[in-house]
Amino acid sequence: MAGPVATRDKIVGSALELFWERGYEATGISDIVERAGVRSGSLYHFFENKEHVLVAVLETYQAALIPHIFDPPFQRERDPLERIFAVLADYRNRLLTTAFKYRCPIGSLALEVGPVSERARVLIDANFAAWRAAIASQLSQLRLRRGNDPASLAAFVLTVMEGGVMQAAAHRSAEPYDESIAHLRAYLTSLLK
Amino acid sequence: MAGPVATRDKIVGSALELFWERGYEATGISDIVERAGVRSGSLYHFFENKEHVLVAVLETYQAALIPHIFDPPFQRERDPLERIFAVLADYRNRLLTTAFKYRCPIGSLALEVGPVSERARVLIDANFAAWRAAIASQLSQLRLRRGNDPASLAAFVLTVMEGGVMQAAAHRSAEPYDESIAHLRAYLTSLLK
DNA sequence: GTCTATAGGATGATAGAC
DNA sequence: GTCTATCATCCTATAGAC
Repeated sequence: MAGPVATRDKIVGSALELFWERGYEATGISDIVERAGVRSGSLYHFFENKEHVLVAVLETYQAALIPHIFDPPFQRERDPLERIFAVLADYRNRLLTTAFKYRCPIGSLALEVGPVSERARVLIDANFAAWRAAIASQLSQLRLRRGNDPASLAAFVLTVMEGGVMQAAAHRSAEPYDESIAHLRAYLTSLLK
Repeated sequence: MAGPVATRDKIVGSALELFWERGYEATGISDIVERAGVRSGSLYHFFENKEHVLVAVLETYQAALIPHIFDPPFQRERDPLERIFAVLADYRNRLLTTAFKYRCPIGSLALEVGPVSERARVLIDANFAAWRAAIASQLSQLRLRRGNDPASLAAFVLTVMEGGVMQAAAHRSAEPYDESIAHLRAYLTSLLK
Protein backbone atom coordinates (compact mmCIF):
# COMPACT_ATOMS: atom_id res chain seq x y z
CA MET A 1 0.00 0.00 0.00
CA ALA A 2 1.17 3.49 -0.76
CA GLY A 3 -1.73 5.93 -0.52
CA PRO A 4 -5.16 6.37 -2.05
CA VAL A 5 -4.16 4.71 -5.34
CA ALA A 6 -1.47 2.07 -5.14
CA THR A 7 1.58 2.68 -7.31
CA ARG A 8 1.15 -0.57 -9.20
CA ASP A 9 -2.41 0.39 -10.13
CA LYS A 10 -1.31 3.83 -11.30
CA ILE A 11 1.31 2.22 -13.53
CA VAL A 12 -1.13 -0.30 -15.01
CA GLY A 13 -3.80 2.38 -15.50
CA SER A 14 -1.38 4.72 -17.27
CA ALA A 15 -0.06 1.90 -19.45
CA LEU A 16 -3.62 0.90 -20.33
CA GLU A 17 -4.42 4.42 -21.48
CA LEU A 18 -1.21 4.84 -23.45
CA PHE A 19 -1.36 1.46 -25.17
CA TRP A 20 -4.88 2.36 -26.24
CA GLU A 21 -4.00 5.88 -27.38
CA ARG A 22 -0.68 5.15 -29.12
CA GLY A 23 -0.23 1.39 -29.20
CA TYR A 24 2.24 -0.85 -27.42
CA GLU A 25 5.44 -0.23 -29.39
CA ALA A 26 4.91 3.51 -29.61
CA THR A 27 4.59 3.77 -25.83
CA GLY A 28 7.82 4.05 -23.87
CA ILE A 29 8.47 3.09 -20.27
CA SER A 30 9.26 6.76 -19.77
CA ASP A 31 5.78 7.71 -21.04
CA ILE A 32 4.15 5.27 -18.60
CA VAL A 33 6.05 6.42 -15.51
CA GLU A 34 5.60 10.06 -16.46
CA ARG A 35 1.80 9.73 -16.73
CA ALA A 36 1.66 7.64 -13.56
CA GLY A 37 3.73 10.23 -11.69
CA VAL A 38 6.26 7.68 -10.48
CA ARG A 39 9.92 6.87 -11.26
CA SER A 40 11.14 4.03 -13.39
CA GLY A 41 12.54 2.28 -10.31
CA SER A 42 8.98 1.77 -9.08
CA LEU A 43 7.87 0.27 -12.37
CA TYR A 44 10.75 -2.19 -12.37
CA HIS A 45 10.02 -3.04 -8.74
CA PHE A 46 6.60 -4.39 -9.80
CA PHE A 47 7.32 -5.59 -13.35
CA GLU A 48 10.22 -7.46 -14.91
CA ASN A 49 9.89 -5.63 -18.21
CA LYS A 50 7.50 -3.91 -20.57
CA GLU A 51 5.86 -7.17 -21.68
CA HIS A 52 4.88 -7.92 -18.07
CA VAL A 53 3.17 -4.52 -17.91
CA LEU A 54 1.24 -5.52 -21.04
CA VAL A 55 0.16 -8.75 -19.36
CA ALA A 56 -1.17 -6.78 -16.37
CA VAL A 57 -3.04 -4.44 -18.73
CA LEU A 58 -4.69 -7.40 -20.50
CA GLU A 59 -5.68 -8.90 -17.15
CA THR A 60 -7.23 -5.56 -16.23
CA TYR A 61 -9.26 -5.51 -19.44
CA GLN A 62 -10.49 -9.03 -18.74
CA ALA A 63 -11.61 -8.07 -15.22
CA ALA A 64 -13.40 -4.98 -16.55
CA LEU A 65 -15.17 -6.73 -19.41
CA ILE A 66 -18.41 -7.74 -17.69
CA PRO A 67 -18.88 -4.69 -15.42
CA HIS A 68 -17.83 -2.09 -18.01
CA ILE A 69 -18.81 -3.49 -21.40
CA PHE A 70 -21.78 -5.78 -20.72
CA ASP A 71 -23.52 -4.82 -17.49
CA PRO A 72 -24.64 -1.30 -18.53
CA PRO A 73 -26.29 -2.32 -21.83
CA PHE A 74 -27.74 -5.47 -20.25
CA GLN A 75 -29.31 -3.28 -17.56
CA ARG A 76 -30.89 -1.02 -20.17
CA GLU A 77 -32.47 -3.80 -22.20
CA ARG A 78 -34.35 -6.97 -21.24
CA ASP A 79 -34.77 -8.73 -24.57
CA PRO A 80 -31.73 -10.92 -25.37
CA LEU A 81 -31.50 -9.73 -28.97
CA GLU A 82 -31.83 -6.08 -27.98
CA ARG A 83 -29.16 -6.56 -25.32
CA ILE A 84 -26.72 -7.62 -28.03
CA PHE A 85 -27.52 -4.55 -30.12
CA ALA A 86 -27.28 -2.35 -27.05
CA VAL A 87 -23.70 -3.58 -26.57
CA LEU A 88 -23.01 -2.73 -30.21
CA ALA A 89 -24.68 0.66 -29.81
CA ASP A 90 -22.23 1.42 -26.99
CA TYR A 91 -19.31 0.74 -29.34
CA ARG A 92 -20.91 3.14 -31.81
CA ASN A 93 -21.01 5.77 -29.08
CA ARG A 94 -17.31 5.21 -28.41
CA LEU A 95 -16.65 5.95 -32.08
CA LEU A 96 -18.68 9.16 -31.89
CA THR A 97 -17.24 10.46 -28.61
CA THR A 98 -13.68 9.94 -29.85
CA ALA A 99 -14.23 11.56 -33.25
CA PHE A 100 -13.83 8.10 -34.84
CA LYS A 101 -10.45 7.57 -33.30
CA TYR A 102 -11.78 4.73 -31.16
CA ARG A 103 -10.10 1.41 -31.66
CA CYS A 104 -11.00 -1.71 -29.75
CA PRO A 105 -7.99 -2.01 -27.41
CA ILE A 106 -8.05 -5.79 -27.50
CA GLY A 107 -8.39 -5.92 -31.28
CA SER A 108 -5.56 -3.44 -31.71
CA LEU A 109 -3.29 -5.37 -29.38
CA ALA A 110 -4.31 -8.62 -31.08
CA LEU A 111 -2.88 -7.38 -34.36
CA GLU A 112 0.10 -5.51 -32.92
CA VAL A 113 1.50 -7.84 -30.25
CA GLY A 114 -0.32 -11.12 -30.87
CA PRO A 115 2.37 -12.34 -33.27
CA VAL A 116 5.33 -11.39 -31.03
CA SER A 117 4.19 -12.13 -27.47
CA GLU A 118 2.65 -15.55 -26.97
CA ARG A 119 1.65 -14.73 -23.41
CA ALA A 120 -0.17 -11.62 -24.60
CA ARG A 121 -1.81 -13.56 -27.44
CA VAL A 122 -3.25 -16.11 -24.98
CA LEU A 123 -4.70 -13.31 -22.83
CA ILE A 124 -6.14 -11.55 -25.87
CA ASP A 125 -7.74 -14.82 -26.91
CA ALA A 126 -9.18 -15.15 -23.39
CA ASN A 127 -10.63 -11.64 -23.63
CA PHE A 128 -12.25 -12.51 -26.95
CA ALA A 129 -13.58 -15.78 -25.50
CA ALA A 130 -15.17 -13.95 -22.56
CA TRP A 131 -16.72 -11.41 -24.94
CA ARG A 132 -18.18 -14.22 -27.06
CA ALA A 133 -19.46 -16.04 -23.96
CA ALA A 134 -21.40 -12.98 -22.81
CA ILE A 135 -23.04 -12.70 -26.24
CA ALA A 136 -23.61 -16.44 -26.53
CA SER A 137 -25.46 -16.49 -23.20
CA GLN A 138 -27.98 -14.04 -24.67
CA LEU A 139 -28.21 -15.86 -28.00
CA SER A 140 -28.97 -19.11 -26.18
CA GLN A 141 -32.07 -17.47 -24.72
CA LEU A 142 -33.46 -16.83 -28.19
CA ARG A 143 -35.62 -19.28 -30.12
CA LEU A 144 -33.22 -19.95 -33.00
CA ARG A 145 -34.01 -22.08 -36.01
CA ARG A 146 -32.37 -25.48 -35.89
CA GLY A 147 -28.69 -25.72 -36.75
CA ASN A 148 -27.77 -22.31 -35.37
CA ASP A 149 -25.15 -22.59 -32.63
CA PRO A 150 -25.01 -19.65 -30.15
CA ALA A 151 -21.21 -19.97 -29.80
CA SER A 152 -20.66 -19.78 -33.54
CA LEU A 153 -23.06 -16.84 -33.86
CA ALA A 154 -21.28 -15.08 -30.99
CA ALA A 155 -18.00 -15.34 -32.92
CA PHE A 156 -19.82 -13.75 -35.86
CA VAL A 157 -21.08 -10.89 -33.68
CA LEU A 158 -17.52 -10.23 -32.43
CA THR A 159 -16.24 -10.41 -36.01
CA VAL A 160 -18.75 -7.79 -37.12
CA MET A 161 -17.98 -5.48 -34.18
CA GLU A 162 -14.21 -5.64 -34.74
CA GLY A 163 -14.37 -5.32 -38.52
CA GLY A 164 -16.94 -2.53 -38.31
CA VAL A 165 -14.98 -0.51 -35.76
CA MET A 166 -11.80 -0.89 -37.83
CA GLN A 167 -13.46 0.36 -41.01
CA ALA A 168 -15.21 3.22 -39.24
CA ALA A 169 -11.91 4.40 -37.74
CA ALA A 170 -10.21 4.27 -41.15
CA HIS A 171 -13.14 6.06 -42.78
CA ARG A 172 -13.59 8.57 -39.95
CA SER A 173 -17.31 7.91 -40.18
CA ALA A 174 -19.87 5.66 -38.52
CA GLU A 175 -21.25 4.60 -41.90
CA PRO A 176 -19.35 1.31 -42.43
CA TYR A 177 -20.09 0.35 -38.82
CA ASP A 178 -23.78 1.20 -39.08
CA GLU A 179 -24.13 -0.69 -42.36
CA SER A 180 -22.40 -3.74 -40.91
CA ILE A 181 -24.56 -3.73 -37.78
CA ALA A 182 -27.71 -3.34 -39.88
CA HIS A 183 -26.81 -6.42 -41.91
CA LEU A 184 -26.02 -8.31 -38.72
CA ARG A 185 -29.45 -7.43 -37.38
CA ALA A 186 -31.16 -8.52 -40.57
CA TYR A 187 -29.31 -11.83 -40.41
CA LEU A 188 -29.94 -12.55 -36.73
CA THR A 189 -33.59 -11.61 -37.09
CA SER A 190 -33.92 -14.04 -40.00
CA LEU A 191 -32.71 -16.85 -37.74
CA LEU A 192 -35.50 -16.40 -35.19
CA LYS A 193 -38.37 -18.84 -35.16
CA MET B 1 18.03 3.34 -62.44
CA ALA B 2 20.55 1.35 -60.51
CA GLY B 3 20.53 -2.27 -61.62
CA PRO B 4 18.02 -5.08 -62.02
CA VAL B 5 15.99 -3.90 -59.04
CA ALA B 6 16.02 -0.22 -58.34
CA THR B 7 17.15 0.81 -54.87
CA ARG B 8 13.93 2.62 -54.12
CA ASP B 9 11.93 -0.52 -54.91
CA LYS B 10 14.17 -2.65 -52.70
CA ILE B 11 13.63 -0.24 -49.83
CA VAL B 12 9.85 -0.17 -50.27
CA GLY B 13 9.70 -3.96 -50.66
CA SER B 14 11.73 -4.55 -47.52
CA ALA B 15 9.67 -2.04 -45.56
CA LEU B 16 6.47 -3.69 -46.79
CA GLU B 17 7.64 -7.08 -45.53
CA LEU B 18 8.85 -5.77 -42.19
CA PHE B 19 5.77 -3.64 -41.46
CA TRP B 20 3.69 -6.76 -42.14
CA GLU B 21 5.88 -9.08 -40.04
CA ARG B 22 6.54 -6.78 -37.06
CA GLY B 23 4.39 -3.69 -37.50
CA TYR B 24 5.36 -0.10 -38.22
CA GLU B 25 6.68 1.05 -34.85
CA ALA B 26 8.61 -2.15 -34.19
CA THR B 27 10.47 -1.77 -37.51
CA GLY B 28 13.55 0.44 -37.49
CA ILE B 29 15.14 2.27 -40.38
CA SER B 30 18.18 0.08 -39.71
CA ASP B 31 16.04 -3.06 -40.21
CA ILE B 32 14.74 -1.74 -43.53
CA VAL B 33 18.13 -0.81 -44.99
CA GLU B 34 19.70 -4.04 -43.72
CA ARG B 35 17.09 -6.21 -45.43
CA ALA B 36 17.25 -4.10 -48.59
CA GLY B 37 21.02 -4.36 -48.65
CA VAL B 38 21.53 -0.62 -48.89
CA ARG B 39 22.82 2.13 -46.58
CA SER B 40 20.72 4.63 -44.70
CA GLY B 41 21.98 7.43 -46.94
CA SER B 42 20.15 5.82 -49.87
CA LEU B 43 16.90 5.60 -47.93
CA TYR B 44 17.07 9.27 -46.97
CA HIS B 45 17.89 10.16 -50.55
CA PHE B 46 14.48 8.80 -51.62
CA PHE B 47 12.39 9.46 -48.50
CA GLU B 48 12.18 12.39 -46.12
CA ASN B 49 11.49 10.17 -43.12
CA LYS B 50 9.97 6.90 -41.99
CA GLU B 51 6.39 8.08 -42.49
CA HIS B 52 7.11 8.73 -46.16
CA VAL B 53 8.32 5.13 -46.49
CA LEU B 54 5.00 4.05 -45.00
CA VAL B 55 3.15 6.13 -47.58
CA ALA B 56 5.07 4.39 -50.38
CA VAL B 57 4.25 1.00 -48.86
CA LEU B 58 0.53 1.83 -48.76
CA GLU B 59 0.65 3.01 -52.38
CA THR B 60 2.28 -0.30 -53.28
CA TYR B 61 -0.51 -2.23 -51.58
CA GLN B 62 -3.09 -0.24 -53.46
CA ALA B 63 -1.40 -0.96 -56.81
CA ALA B 64 -1.18 -4.68 -55.97
CA LEU B 65 -4.76 -5.04 -54.77
CA ILE B 66 -6.47 -6.00 -58.05
CA PRO B 67 -3.70 -8.14 -59.59
CA HIS B 68 -2.72 -9.95 -56.37
CA ILE B 69 -5.89 -10.18 -54.27
CA PHE B 70 -8.75 -10.18 -56.76
CA ASP B 71 -7.56 -11.38 -60.20
CA PRO B 72 -6.53 -14.93 -59.18
CA PRO B 73 -9.81 -15.85 -57.41
CA PHE B 74 -11.87 -14.07 -60.09
CA GLN B 75 -10.07 -16.19 -62.72
CA ARG B 76 -10.88 -19.40 -60.86
CA GLU B 77 -14.60 -18.69 -60.50
CA ARG B 78 -17.22 -17.28 -62.86
CA ASP B 79 -20.25 -16.90 -60.60
CA PRO B 80 -20.23 -13.50 -58.84
CA LEU B 81 -21.16 -14.97 -55.46
CA GLU B 82 -18.53 -17.72 -55.72
CA ARG B 83 -15.93 -15.15 -56.74
CA ILE B 84 -16.50 -13.35 -53.45
CA PHE B 85 -16.07 -16.55 -51.47
CA ALA B 86 -13.01 -17.47 -53.53
CA VAL B 87 -11.43 -14.20 -52.37
CA LEU B 88 -12.30 -15.11 -48.80
CA ALA B 89 -10.95 -18.65 -49.30
CA ASP B 90 -7.60 -17.12 -50.30
CA TYR B 91 -7.48 -15.23 -47.00
CA ARG B 92 -8.16 -18.54 -45.25
CA ASN B 93 -5.19 -20.04 -47.08
CA ARG B 94 -3.01 -17.17 -45.90
CA LEU B 95 -3.99 -18.02 -42.34
CA LEU B 96 -3.08 -21.68 -42.87
CA THR B 97 0.22 -21.10 -44.67
CA THR B 98 1.41 -18.71 -41.95
CA ALA B 99 0.41 -20.95 -39.03
CA PHE B 100 -2.32 -18.40 -38.17
CA LYS B 101 0.13 -15.55 -37.89
CA TYR B 102 -1.40 -13.84 -40.91
CA ARG B 103 -2.71 -10.38 -40.33
CA CYS B 104 -4.27 -8.24 -42.99
CA PRO B 105 -1.50 -5.68 -43.53
CA ILE B 106 -3.96 -2.87 -44.22
CA GLY B 107 -6.12 -3.75 -41.21
CA SER B 108 -3.08 -3.91 -38.96
CA LEU B 109 -1.78 -0.57 -40.18
CA ALA B 110 -5.30 0.89 -39.88
CA LEU B 111 -5.28 0.22 -36.14
CA GLU B 112 -1.61 0.97 -35.53
CA VAL B 113 -0.91 4.13 -37.54
CA GLY B 114 -4.38 5.31 -38.56
CA PRO B 115 -4.73 7.45 -35.43
CA VAL B 116 -1.26 9.05 -35.67
CA SER B 117 -0.63 9.59 -39.38
CA GLU B 118 -3.46 11.28 -41.24
CA ARG B 119 -1.75 10.75 -44.59
CA ALA B 120 -1.47 7.01 -43.87
CA ARG B 121 -5.08 6.89 -42.69
CA VAL B 122 -6.33 8.39 -45.97
CA LEU B 123 -4.36 5.80 -47.97
CA ILE B 124 -5.64 2.97 -45.76
CA ASP B 125 -9.17 4.22 -46.33
CA ALA B 126 -8.48 4.26 -50.08
CA ASN B 127 -7.24 0.65 -49.91
CA PHE B 128 -10.43 -0.36 -48.09
CA ALA B 129 -12.55 1.55 -50.61
CA ALA B 130 -10.88 -0.24 -53.54
CA TRP B 131 -11.40 -3.61 -51.81
CA ARG B 132 -15.08 -2.84 -51.29
CA ALA B 133 -15.45 -1.66 -54.91
CA ALA B 134 -14.10 -4.96 -56.25
CA ILE B 135 -16.60 -6.87 -54.12
CA ALA B 136 -19.45 -4.48 -54.90
CA SER B 137 -18.91 -4.95 -58.64
CA GLN B 138 -19.61 -8.68 -58.17
CA LEU B 139 -22.55 -8.09 -55.84
CA SER B 140 -24.14 -5.77 -58.40
CA GLN B 141 -24.21 -8.67 -60.87
CA LEU B 142 -26.38 -10.70 -58.49
CA ARG B 143 -30.16 -10.62 -58.46
CA LEU B 144 -30.60 -9.18 -54.98
CA ARG B 145 -33.91 -8.66 -53.24
CA ARG B 146 -35.02 -5.05 -53.17
CA GLY B 147 -33.43 -2.73 -50.68
CA ASN B 148 -30.04 -4.42 -50.69
CA ASP B 149 -27.30 -2.03 -51.74
CA PRO B 150 -24.13 -3.64 -53.18
CA ALA B 151 -21.89 -0.96 -51.63
CA SER B 152 -23.32 -1.49 -48.17
CA LEU B 153 -23.04 -5.27 -48.53
CA ALA B 154 -19.44 -4.93 -49.71
CA ALA B 155 -18.63 -3.03 -46.50
CA PHE B 156 -20.18 -5.94 -44.61
CA VAL B 157 -18.03 -8.45 -46.51
CA LEU B 158 -14.86 -6.48 -45.65
CA THR B 159 -16.01 -6.23 -42.04
CA VAL B 160 -16.40 -10.00 -41.84
CA MET B 161 -13.02 -10.67 -43.46
CA GLU B 162 -11.16 -8.29 -41.15
CA GLY B 163 -12.92 -9.38 -37.98
CA GLY B 164 -12.60 -13.05 -38.88
CA VAL B 165 -8.89 -12.84 -39.66
CA MET B 166 -8.28 -10.95 -36.41
CA GLN B 167 -10.06 -13.56 -34.31
CA ALA B 168 -8.41 -16.47 -36.11
CA ALA B 169 -4.97 -15.00 -35.49
CA ALA B 170 -5.75 -14.50 -31.80
CA HIS B 171 -7.19 -18.01 -31.52
CA ARG B 172 -4.44 -19.62 -33.65
CA SER B 173 -7.19 -21.50 -35.44
CA ALA B 174 -9.30 -21.10 -38.56
CA GLU B 175 -12.47 -21.84 -36.61
CA PRO B 176 -13.67 -18.28 -35.86
CA TYR B 177 -12.91 -17.32 -39.46
CA ASP B 178 -14.72 -20.32 -40.92
CA GLU B 179 -17.73 -19.76 -38.69
CA SER B 180 -17.90 -16.09 -39.67
CA ILE B 181 -17.61 -16.84 -43.38
CA ALA B 182 -20.31 -19.54 -43.10
CA HIS B 183 -22.71 -17.04 -41.53
CA LEU B 184 -21.85 -14.50 -44.21
CA ARG B 185 -22.64 -17.07 -46.90
CA ALA B 186 -25.95 -17.94 -45.26
CA TYR B 187 -26.85 -14.26 -45.13
CA LEU B 188 -25.85 -13.40 -48.70
CA THR B 189 -27.61 -16.48 -50.03
CA SER B 190 -30.79 -15.44 -48.21
CA LEU B 191 -30.71 -12.12 -50.08
CA LEU B 192 -30.82 -13.70 -53.55
CA LYS B 193 -34.04 -13.70 -55.48
C1' DG C 1 8.83 0.68 -1.96
C1' DT C 2 10.60 4.71 -3.87
C1' DC C 3 14.11 7.46 -5.20
C1' DT C 4 18.48 9.35 -8.12
C1' DA C 5 21.63 8.39 -11.40
C1' DT C 6 23.24 6.12 -15.20
C1' DA C 7 24.79 2.24 -18.03
C1' DG C 8 24.71 0.44 -22.64
C1' DG C 9 22.73 0.18 -26.75
C1' DA C 10 19.51 1.39 -30.41
C1' DT C 11 17.08 5.05 -32.83
C1' DG C 12 15.88 8.47 -36.58
C1' DA C 13 18.18 11.45 -39.11
C1' DT C 14 22.23 14.30 -41.12
C1' DA C 15 26.79 15.80 -43.29
C1' DG C 16 29.66 15.49 -46.75
C1' DA C 17 33.02 12.73 -49.67
C1' DC C 18 32.91 10.28 -53.96
C1' DG D 1 22.87 7.97 -56.13
C1' DT D 2 25.57 5.68 -52.91
C1' DC D 3 28.77 5.53 -49.55
C1' DT D 4 31.09 6.22 -44.55
C1' DA D 5 30.79 8.24 -40.39
C1' DT D 6 28.41 10.17 -36.87
C1' DC D 7 25.31 13.27 -34.12
C1' DA D 8 21.97 13.84 -30.70
C1' DT D 9 18.50 11.72 -28.61
C1' DC D 10 15.83 8.25 -26.80
C1' DC D 11 15.23 3.72 -25.06
C1' DT D 12 14.92 -0.33 -21.76
C1' DA D 13 16.77 -1.73 -17.86
C1' DT D 14 19.93 -1.74 -13.71
C1' DA D 15 22.51 -0.29 -9.41
C1' DG D 16 22.34 1.16 -5.16
C1' DA D 17 21.14 4.84 -1.57
C1' DC D 18 17.42 5.80 1.49
